[in-house]
Amino acid sequence: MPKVVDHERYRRELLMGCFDLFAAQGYGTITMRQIAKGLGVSTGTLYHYFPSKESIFMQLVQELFERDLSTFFAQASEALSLEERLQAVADFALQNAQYYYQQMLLWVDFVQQSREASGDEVACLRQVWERTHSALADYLQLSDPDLVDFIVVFLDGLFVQHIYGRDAEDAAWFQQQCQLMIQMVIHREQRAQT
Amino acid sequence: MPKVVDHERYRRELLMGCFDLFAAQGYGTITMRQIAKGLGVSTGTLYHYFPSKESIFMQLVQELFERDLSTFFAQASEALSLEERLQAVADFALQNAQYYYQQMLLWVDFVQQSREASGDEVACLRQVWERTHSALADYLQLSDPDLVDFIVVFLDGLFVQHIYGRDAEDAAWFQQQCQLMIQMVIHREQRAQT
Amino acid sequence: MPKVVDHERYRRELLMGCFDLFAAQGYGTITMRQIAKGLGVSTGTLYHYFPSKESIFMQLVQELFERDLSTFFAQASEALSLEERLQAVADFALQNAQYYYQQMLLWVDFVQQSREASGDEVACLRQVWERTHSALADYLQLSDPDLVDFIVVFLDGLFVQHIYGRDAEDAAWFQQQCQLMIQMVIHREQRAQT
Amino acid sequence: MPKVVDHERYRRELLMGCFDLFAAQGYGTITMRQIAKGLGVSTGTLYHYFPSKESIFMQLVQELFERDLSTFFAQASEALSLEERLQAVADFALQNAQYYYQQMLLWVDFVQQSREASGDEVACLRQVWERTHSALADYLQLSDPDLVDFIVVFLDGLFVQHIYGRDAEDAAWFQQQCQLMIQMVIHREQRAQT
DNA sequence: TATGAATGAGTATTCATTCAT
DNA sequence: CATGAATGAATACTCATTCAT
Repeated sequence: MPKVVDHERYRRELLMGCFDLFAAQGYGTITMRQIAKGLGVSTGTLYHYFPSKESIFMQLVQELFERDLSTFFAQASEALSLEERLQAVADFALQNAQYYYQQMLLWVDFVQQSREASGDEVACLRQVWERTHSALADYLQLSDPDLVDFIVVFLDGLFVQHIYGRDAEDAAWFQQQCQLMIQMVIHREQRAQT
Repeated sequence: MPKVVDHERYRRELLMGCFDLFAAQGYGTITMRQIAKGLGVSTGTLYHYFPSKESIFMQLVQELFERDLSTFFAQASEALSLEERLQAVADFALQNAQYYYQQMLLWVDFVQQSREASGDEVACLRQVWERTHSALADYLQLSDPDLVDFIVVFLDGLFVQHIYGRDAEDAAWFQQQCQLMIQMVIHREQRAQT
Repeated sequence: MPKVVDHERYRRELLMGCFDLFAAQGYGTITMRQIAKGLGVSTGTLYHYFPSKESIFMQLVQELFERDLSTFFAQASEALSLEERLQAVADFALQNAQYYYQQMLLWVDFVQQSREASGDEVACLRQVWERTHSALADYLQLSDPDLVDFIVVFLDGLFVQHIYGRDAEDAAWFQQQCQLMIQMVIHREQRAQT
Repeated sequence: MPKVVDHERYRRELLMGCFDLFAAQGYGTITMRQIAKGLGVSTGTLYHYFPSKESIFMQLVQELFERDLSTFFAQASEALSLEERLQAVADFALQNAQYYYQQMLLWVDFVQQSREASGDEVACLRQVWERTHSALADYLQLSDPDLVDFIVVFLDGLFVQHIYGRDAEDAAWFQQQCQLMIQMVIHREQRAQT
């Protein structure tokens, strides 16, 4: 029994160590050898804990989502106005912009590489999307669920700008866009409630 | 007298033939052999017309952008209200949704694969982004340039939803999201003008 | 516990196995697949032990030089007259004529193929040249270092005759030329000492 | 008939233009396209005048030999002492050192690349060797034919030093070695005549 | 549990040569 | 005569995965 715990604990440790490696290289271009080296283990060990590269990535997606959700709710207080709650979401996104646009690119990369695979890959990402929608809906308390989707779409659109070379240095632009979104959502919500 | 082939014309023909191939396989996973076979030529011939896989892609990006721009302006009339113009943009995006989300995925894939290359790759995509912004600004005649960016960000966000398995079948959802965006932009613009 | 293989020992074994393969085909024309097949391993294994074709060759040059030096000193006794020592050098060269002209051709081939590379290639061969000069100077105890260079130049000239089709069958001619060289060097040395 | 003369004239012109190209790139690494481009013609034209890369090289070897022989005899006067004649040979070699070591490397390269070919390649080079020996014997008027061989071997040895990075800048060293050779040959010849 | 040696099909790209025009 | 488009087998090198120890 204790052995099992250790195994599980170590597996998670390795898993979390993978994000930076994937982020630095991309899902498609990093090799299992590079991952193993980056983690300080042999390829054999890596395969002892994970059945494949794909599997590492899918487990990582889940694990990170759980962690991010906790982090967000830990820092976001609930007793606020809608505007403040929207601002909290935007701030969280902007604080972790670098991280999230790496994640977005990684996900697209992963989908492209897994093209002819079983479909589990898409299911895995879709599930995260839906849980995000649902968590966000709970937190924001908007009357229109489409508005929640709209926010998620907007944030995805924001992160993907990284491919045009927009990075952490364009913070002001990101801020500006977020303000636009917030004001639009608020106006929309007000209209819906009258 | 050389073998009679209009080099430039044939190059373009091959180039356009590449899009479906890239779209079907992804930039990273398709091989030059597959491209050549798909075009019905030998790898040697492919390299006679293009110096590298990367070059094919970058030329394709430019070429498609020119074509799409012409297509859009050919079908969009200008003597309309803001709402109608926004609707025209949304309609164009939705009509070509399948095409554009393939394009978006392809671009991310390309950026991920070219990670440690010269930066020309990002420059190439960035240029298209800026020309898109500029064309859209001219067409929509919005008073706030940030609003144009917002629209582009939103559309990018929309196309990238493909990674969660949203495809042509979710047309209604895409419509809904576009309506939201249009109404928000209109309200925003009205406020700016008073 | 890893698979039990003495990495270093096996690397050397493979390395020495390469000489005959290179000699039989030339550096430029032999392929990594042919080398691997000739050694009885896969290309993957070959690359597990050596980073590149160039690296195999450069390591081989060093390794062979060490071996040849030991072999020579093992068979050459030192308590002799100058003539006997010169004869020992000539005998060694002639006994291994086949081997040395293969080596000379291989070296030229290698330099030609590496033309626009880093210069490490030439440095590698140059180093062997200088260590040869130095070992020969120690052994022969000639008063004029230029005379040592002269001998090395002559031997290089001799080995390169292979390109005109002179091979092991022309042993008498090689002998004759060596005798000439020996007599000339002796006369020269005698003159220098008076 | 005049057409034939033009054809032949043009062929030679192209041929002579090839040396620098081969010298700059090596026989094995230069491509037919590069040769064609360097000559300012198309590959088709190149193949119109020469059946193959190998053929270009073999024709070039012959042509250059004829030219070099004429050049040498044009500049070397005959009514001199043995020492002066030897000096004339050495001067010629040293003046054209760059050219000759490129040639030597090219020949070796050629032999290595043509390994499994018909043997005509070696025959072609061997023939040049013999004609060189014969021309040199005539000019120098040495009593011992082996001494002529010795000189040619020495010069070949000298030129091949290029692979160790010795180039035009080591002129003094080349001079020194030539002086050694000259003195040795003279002494040898004097002894033979008494 | 952990290692790293071994595999071999697969990658982008090259090149001597041919041949229709 | 001259062109350059076309070929496709061949090149060095890579990589996810397996498995003996």
